[in-house]
Amino acid sequence: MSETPNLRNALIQAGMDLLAEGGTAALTLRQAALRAGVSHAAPAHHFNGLPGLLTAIAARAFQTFADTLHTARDAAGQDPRARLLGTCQGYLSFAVRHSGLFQLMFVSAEVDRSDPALAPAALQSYQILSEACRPFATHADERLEVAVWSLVHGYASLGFSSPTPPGPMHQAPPFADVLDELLRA
Amino acid sequence: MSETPNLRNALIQAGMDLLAEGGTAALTLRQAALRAGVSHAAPAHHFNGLPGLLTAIAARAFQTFADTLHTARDAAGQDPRARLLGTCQGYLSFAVRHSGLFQLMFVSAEVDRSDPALAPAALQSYQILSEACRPFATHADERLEVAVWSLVHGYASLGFSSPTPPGPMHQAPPFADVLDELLRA
DNA sequence: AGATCAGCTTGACACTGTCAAGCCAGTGCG
DNA sequence: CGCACTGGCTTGACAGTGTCAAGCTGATCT
Repeated sequence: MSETPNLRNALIQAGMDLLAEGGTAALTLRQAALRAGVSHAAPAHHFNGLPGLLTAIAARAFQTFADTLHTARDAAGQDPRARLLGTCQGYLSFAVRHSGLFQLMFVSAEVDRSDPALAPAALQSYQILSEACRPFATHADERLEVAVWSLVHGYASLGFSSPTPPGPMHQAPPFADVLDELLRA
Repeated sequence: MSETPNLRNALIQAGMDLLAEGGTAALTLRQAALRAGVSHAAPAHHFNGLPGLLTAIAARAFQTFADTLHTARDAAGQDPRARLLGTCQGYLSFAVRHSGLFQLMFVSAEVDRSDPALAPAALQSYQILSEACRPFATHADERLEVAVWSLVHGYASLGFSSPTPPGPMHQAPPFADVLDELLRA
């Protein structure tokens, strides 16, 4: 009767749905099992406990993150500056549209960062951003990549890209202007 | 017999200890109550549930965060560039030495960001950083402050300041070099 | 046909936050 | 003085969570 030959994928999808709907607190092994139509202990046969499910979700999230960066960059045209800005705006777009996944990928202490499934997609994302930075590098080392990466990640994490920025910021300057501060040369 | 006239403070301190020792997962209402020597339901009379305790801890953390920025800036001498770099390194030092508090302050969805006790210290921290940026501002708006803030926050959040940086980075360039990318002008 | 076994279920346990009820000392009022 | 009251805490219960042990089941292999 079941249309899901692969319960593992169904659980990952259910977990991502829960995360998108109710945030981190709503992402629960038992709820994911309930959504997938199996008993509460079934996930243990596919993941190493709750951290295992979170890690699997983070791995898939890194994949769609890399895809987002890729398409955003290619949609920005040929100009190097436009490509870099486009990549960053893909970064920000992902952070605001999938804030739960974003938090899981970069913050959550419950995902196993040593899992071999996590590295490839994360490295792919890094390479897209790194490549977009290359035309602007003036030093041999990676300081500009790290600067751009930190800048866009911090801008996203501090919530400047959300409609109502937090704290003392009535209206945050758009990221394009902030990036210009770094790129003026 | 008790030396703590104020159970509320004792619970906050116990919570901060738990957070420092075992991370976010170890910070529990019942454990904090146990450490403070009271019953498991006592905290409910001083905080609005677990979010209330987390918010109170975050408020105190923002205060020591502002102190850290303040002393780091004053220890850096008079040169504007040294003062800004010192402030940022205070930022990074706090993030690595109090990673649990750092995460609570900026990430956790369980703290009530609308709590009036949170704004003052957070605003004070922002003003210290903002003031250190002022000598370098070339635009009327806050784009440089936001750039520096995003840069240092992202650098901290991505773990570049930890002894073993994550992901594809064998050895991250020191923050001073990264900041120079932003300040060359 | 019979054994094997991965995949799932059932049931239990400790732990969590939260609520309701009660206890108890200190305070203010009649 | 006596008494009601109230804030601070305890006790006990409940639902929900992750995790483990045991058992069932149906397909596969020999």
